[in-house]
Amino acid sequence: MNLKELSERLDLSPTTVSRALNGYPEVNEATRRRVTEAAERYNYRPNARALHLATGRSMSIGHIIPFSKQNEIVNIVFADFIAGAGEVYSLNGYNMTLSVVRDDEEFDTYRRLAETGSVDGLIVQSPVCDDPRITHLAQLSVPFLVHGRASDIDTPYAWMDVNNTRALEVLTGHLLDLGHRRIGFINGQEKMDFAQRRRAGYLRALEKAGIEPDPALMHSVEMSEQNGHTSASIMLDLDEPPTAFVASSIVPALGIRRAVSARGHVLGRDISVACFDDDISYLSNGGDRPEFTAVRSSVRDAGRRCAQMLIDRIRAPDGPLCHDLWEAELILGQSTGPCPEGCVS
Amino acid sequence: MNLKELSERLDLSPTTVSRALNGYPEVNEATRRRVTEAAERYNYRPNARALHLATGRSMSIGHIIPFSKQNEIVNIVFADFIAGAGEVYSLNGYNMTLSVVRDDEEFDTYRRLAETGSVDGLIVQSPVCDDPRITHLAQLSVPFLVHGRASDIDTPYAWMDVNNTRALEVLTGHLLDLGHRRIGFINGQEKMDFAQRRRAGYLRALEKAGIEPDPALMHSVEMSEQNGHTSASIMLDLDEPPTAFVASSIVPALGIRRAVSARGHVLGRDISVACFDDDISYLSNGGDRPEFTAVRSSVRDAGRRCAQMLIDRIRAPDGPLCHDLWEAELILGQSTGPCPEGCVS
DNA sequence: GAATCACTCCAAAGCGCTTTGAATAGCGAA
DNA sequence: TTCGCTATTCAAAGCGCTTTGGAGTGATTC
Repeated sequence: MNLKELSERLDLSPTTVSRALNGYPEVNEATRRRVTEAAERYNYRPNARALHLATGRSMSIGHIIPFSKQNEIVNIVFADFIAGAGEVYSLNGYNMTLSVVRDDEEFDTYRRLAETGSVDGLIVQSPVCDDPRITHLAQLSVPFLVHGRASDIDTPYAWMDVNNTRALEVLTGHLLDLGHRRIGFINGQEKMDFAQRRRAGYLRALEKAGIEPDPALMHSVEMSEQNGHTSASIMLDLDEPPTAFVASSIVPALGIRRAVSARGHVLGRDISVACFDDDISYLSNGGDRPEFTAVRSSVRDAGRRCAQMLIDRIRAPDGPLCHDLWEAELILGQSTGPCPEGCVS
Repeated sequence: MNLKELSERLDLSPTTVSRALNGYPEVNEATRRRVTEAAERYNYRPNARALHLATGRSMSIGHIIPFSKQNEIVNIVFADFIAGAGEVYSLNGYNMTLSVVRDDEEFDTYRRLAETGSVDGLIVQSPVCDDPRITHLAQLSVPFLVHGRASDIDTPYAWMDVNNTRALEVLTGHLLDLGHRRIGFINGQEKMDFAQRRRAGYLRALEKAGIEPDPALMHSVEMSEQNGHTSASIMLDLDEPPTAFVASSIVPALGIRRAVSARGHVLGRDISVACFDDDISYLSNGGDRPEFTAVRSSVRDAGRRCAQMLIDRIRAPDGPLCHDLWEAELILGQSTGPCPEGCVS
């Protein structure tokens, strides 16, 4: 049942039926009722493809999940971010178009989605420091929003980010306050912008405490349980092992916990672990007595916020570019405690 | 630059340009070259919306992520499943349309996507036992494929599944062979079809060994680290605690590991843990010496397979309904060992 | 020289919707 | 009576592509 057929049954023109269904004022209320009832009865659904062509909008927003052929690790926060964003899209009548592409094809995919008019807007995730996607997209006249930021880019763009530097400074500072002096830092890959900022926060906290950073205590790895375990094991086997760890995510923190337990240490007593907590739903670190001391910022809420900011931008493409910077919240858990007696300090 | 403009610059009809670009034979090779070069030069991209309307296909496939307002846990396997499926879609020129909706709106969303022609096919995930989505979708004449199965449904439908019953039977059997007699089972929510089957496998293994199942050792919870920890803690604090655990996923297994360590037990020596391993990328249980003994079946590969099966079905909608049943592979890890001396057996 | 055929190309009719511009009817005001 | 205005409806022109059904041109055949 399409618009034409429906209008024929009603002895009305397609114009009137279309207007009746879309709530235009220039249609008699009695007629409108007749139309909506018939549409209901015949289960009429406007064809989305035709609608998109006629309106010039696709009512969908593009997300890209890149993966490299070498390591097929999907970013741990994608699922929750997408869940948050998708929720807002649904409420606003948008769909999400998700493309999974090799990382070297990522920009071409953004470009194709924009140039073919497949999407009305794009979300860019996990920017690297001088991210070429951003400068390129800015020339494409498609609304887009960056989750995170890219340092050293002159082009203005809309973004939403967490204050990563401050978060890691707070987290490291907390361990320093507990008396720890050798603090292992297991960061994400430092080509990522957020990892750079977190590193800066870690270093700033050490500097304030007058502690010289030790390269042996700073690892930069892709965030997985395995990598967390591996890095922590290496550090724990040093001649002067750390008494505490800071991790860039709860996932490597799980690996650290494993390495600590395997050596017979008790978390929060012998060794402290603190991490950045994206509040991933199935790895929740909540309740009255959280497992990990952490700086928390919900990536799901970030997804929601990014979606809303992008939709706003699509609706007012010439408005000012918005920015939003969130502060993460320090959560005290069981995984940290004072530096044990006899520690290096 | 649209087709009309391009054809005017070339002094050709839109027809010829369209055919030249789409590889139809009835166009002179010299002309075709002239066209493709011009298309390249002017960066012509056919408008996707117009293309969809004209062809009657949307070249996109619908996935739905449901969530309930109460517990916002995103299914732990969604990210990897989607990553696998998306990869295959990209290779075949399809996009993925992802909708995140409240679980009570899930079927309406499937229906809307199908009836408005927004998608050419649908993937149904996580079926429950007598899943209404399947019977309803079958009446909608849209190709769809179920990841998993739904017992007690007469309507034929295409599916791809892992042999969950067999997998849990093997896993439980392995623990029984090691001498364990009290084996805690931490399953997913038993309204899910896969959980029913896994339960059946667990019970069958016990039955073969002549062991009466103990309800106190069988928990059914949403799969999260927290829930794994909570359930394991309860069981470990029983008067007759289990000497081993079977978990429905590596995520609750992490929680079990935490509960075991917290009590000063050593995994694989004092207490054994085995689990179903979906081979989630950032929780990989691989390498030479896997952490957990597990039955493994890559959910990412399952995503790839489902995508391919659905695409095949879209291309040949009247072909036979395909089914695919995979066997999970037993992986021996460090988390299991013989039942310690003095154990109940 | 007419008929046939392969090879190229094109005009025009969709696809199913929205939207512009105009037509019609009804009604009170001049 | 006529004009102007409002309320309601419609015809037709898009949106930008594909695809059907020719049409024109040489070359080949008889």
